[in-house]
Amino acid sequence: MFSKACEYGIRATTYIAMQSLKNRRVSLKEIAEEIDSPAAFTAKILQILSKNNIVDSIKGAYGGFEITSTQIHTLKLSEIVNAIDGDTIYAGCGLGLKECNADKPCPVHDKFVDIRNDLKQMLENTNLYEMTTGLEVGLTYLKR
Amino acid sequence: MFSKACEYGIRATTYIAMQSLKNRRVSLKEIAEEIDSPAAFTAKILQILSKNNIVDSIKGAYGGFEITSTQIHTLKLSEIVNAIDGDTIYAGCGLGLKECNADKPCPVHDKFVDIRNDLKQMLENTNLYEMTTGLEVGLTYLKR
DNA sequence: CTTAATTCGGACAAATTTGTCCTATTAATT
DNA sequence: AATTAATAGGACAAATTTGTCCGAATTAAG
Repeated sequence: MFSKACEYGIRATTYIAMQSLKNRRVSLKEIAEEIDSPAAFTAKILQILSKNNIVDSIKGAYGGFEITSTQIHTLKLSEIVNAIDGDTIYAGCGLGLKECNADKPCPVHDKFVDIRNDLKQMLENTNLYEMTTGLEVGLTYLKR
Repeated sequence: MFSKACEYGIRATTYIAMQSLKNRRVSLKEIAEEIDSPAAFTAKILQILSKNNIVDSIKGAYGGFEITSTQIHTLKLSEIVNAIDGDTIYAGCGLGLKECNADKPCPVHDKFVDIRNDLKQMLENTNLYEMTTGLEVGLTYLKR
């Protein structure tokens, strides 16, 4: 569904958000350990997220990554996905046609529209804060 | 959502089905032209589909691909997808965790379960015949 | 029997995604 | 100012997916 990069990106962002809520800035090393992802690859993804103003990065000693409280409450899952994978998951044709729309649809166009709209709604209705709530109390997990 | 191989596979199967309904056996060359896909790559995918008894292949001169009328009416889209991409689209965790279930869920597990169930239902409730009906009359398309 | 048309299957090639490594840059501490 | 801990970014490497090529096998027709 999502690329590996996107999966790591969502998990990393969620972990950073959880720690930011406790006013803890976290390092790449810690993030990679806590979400069980390859560190150098995760660094690349965090660069993308940083450039898209999804996470804040602070260079130098005692630097790391953090997310403002405002962002945690307003950022939607869709924005993270979009920054990394783009909008193919919403926009693209299920059968890979370049031009597929209500006017010239592929044989499963209508059925895919429904599914993708549901997915889109879900991603747009899910915010970061919501994703952190279960983590702290051990109801949800970011690795294994 | 699906791999390129799967997209070509679905389009190829749908085209073969439409022609089989008119008792026309079709060659790889024709299929690739009509669904606008790379021929040699499509051949590999048709081999997979043939081994999974989704299409029938006939070797030699005047050979080609066809699908029995019974199969056209009973084959579900899910079976085509499963033969090529496996069940990751149903089974896998949205965030890439190996163990993600109701007991130890990722932060978006419940929301993904709903989406994936809808997708699964859709793929299982769509049969090949249904996918061919619009094609013949120019209501739906398999290329561009 | 020969020829032509076709799928099958293996090896290879290109493109993309995933992942690593190293140096440069930045900033806090001493 | 020097040291140290961290991110940034470029180059490279590995793995996977996508795509190509060619000879072998098969089968119908002449």
